[in-house]
Amino acid sequence: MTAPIQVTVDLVIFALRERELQVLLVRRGIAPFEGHWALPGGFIRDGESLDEAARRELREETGVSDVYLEQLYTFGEPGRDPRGRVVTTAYYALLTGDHAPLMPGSDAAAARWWPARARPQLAFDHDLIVDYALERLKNKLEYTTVGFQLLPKKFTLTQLQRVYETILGRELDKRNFRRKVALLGILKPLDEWVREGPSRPAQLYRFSAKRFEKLRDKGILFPF
Amino acid sequence: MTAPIQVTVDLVIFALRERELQVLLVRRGIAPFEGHWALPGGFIRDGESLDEAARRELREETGVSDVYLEQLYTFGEPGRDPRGRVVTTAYYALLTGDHAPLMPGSDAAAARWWPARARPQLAFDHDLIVDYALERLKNKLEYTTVGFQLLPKKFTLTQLQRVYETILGRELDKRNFRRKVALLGILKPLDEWVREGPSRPAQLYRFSAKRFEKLRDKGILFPF
DNA sequence: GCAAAAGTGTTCAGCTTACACCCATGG
DNA sequence: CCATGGGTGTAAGCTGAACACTTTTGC
Repeated sequence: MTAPIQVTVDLVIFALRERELQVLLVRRGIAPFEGHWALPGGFIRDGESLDEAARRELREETGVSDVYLEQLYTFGEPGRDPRGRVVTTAYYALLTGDHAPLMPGSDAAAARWWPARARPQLAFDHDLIVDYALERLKNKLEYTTVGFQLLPKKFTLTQLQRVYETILGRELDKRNFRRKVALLGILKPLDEWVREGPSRPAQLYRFSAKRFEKLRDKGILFPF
Repeated sequence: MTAPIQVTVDLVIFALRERELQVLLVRRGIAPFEGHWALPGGFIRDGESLDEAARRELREETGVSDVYLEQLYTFGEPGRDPRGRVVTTAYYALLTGDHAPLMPGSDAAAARWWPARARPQLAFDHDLIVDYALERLKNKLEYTTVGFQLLPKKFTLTQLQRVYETILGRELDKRNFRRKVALLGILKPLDEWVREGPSRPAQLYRFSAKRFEKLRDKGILFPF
């Protein structure tokens, strides 16, 4: 009636790289789905919560640990793993900018970044999981500050706008975007400027979490 | 490293009864937490998906099966069940009106409805789960039509407003509420009237799912 | 001086909110 | 005729969307 079930966590690790949303995939070395790309993940260990297991896998795969991580959904179709009954709780993580995304200790052939929407076909039901994560990310962008989790501590307003445009999949009006961000008052302008292209330098800002907490309690949204 | 883990589903079954939001609880007959109230739930069976297990438990507990049911979250803290390692995927269900909520085959001492917010202290981490479900329900009310799932097929506008007021925990303006519902155009007025109290009869309406699908694709929300 | 991205205001339409009275019914 | 809930409109303020030009810089 209740044969043993194995529980894993799988990770959808997102980062904004090369101006697009990318996801970290690993190439499977063994059957089933040998040679296919899949989400990083693994079994829960004794005495480990699901969150802890997810954070451990994240650290093993990327070397980072202090990043945004959220439980996504639990997938438990009986046939999803040909080896037997495996229920997986999927998490998604947001890595910050082009910098952190390195994976020390793993060779480039076994793990690499792929464009989140233009990725190879994945093993198991992992395509379903990534699509689910993309949808969640899109929705969360509108009523939380997850967007800031994809940027380094200091960023320009154009970079912030690009996060929103990339994930929402549509262009936003620069003036409206800036006015709304300014109105929220959750950004602190810094006395620093950077130049990305052959043009006028852009001012750097940083996110003020304290201001945001107050707003969130009042139910203020981010309708970009 | 990976001792066997047991997987259960637990159900937060909501219904609007006696003008308040209630939740179905069962009294535990055995240790641990003997005599305490807890969420209905049970182990996944062979060849059964999580959704199927949840729907089976729901049917076993209430006799109904064709109702709103959604995965909530998966709880997997190592110490959450004193008997061993048990990971549970929680679901919440919305039963429709005061009618369906009967539980044939189970005696009243072992299962009953409680006010969702004024309930006894629950076994395991079930208080956490119910709180989580209440929060989810509140949020979903604002951008989906879950609210309609708590009403019978035919309902009055006052009943609909009461759903929103009960779950949101605040009063709404009758005229504004009605104007907004009318504007959405997702309700079909019927040629039927009912009287609940000693007053003028109220017109019955039914929800038009087709109209709603169109609106949802355009991203129209329910900002009541 | 030119290419490239940064930065900046105003107007209009639509939506949200606040607010009070008459109506139909059964007892 | 009274108690109870059903039903209806308007005005003011706010928010969201559309829209174009000047500035700074390196080459």
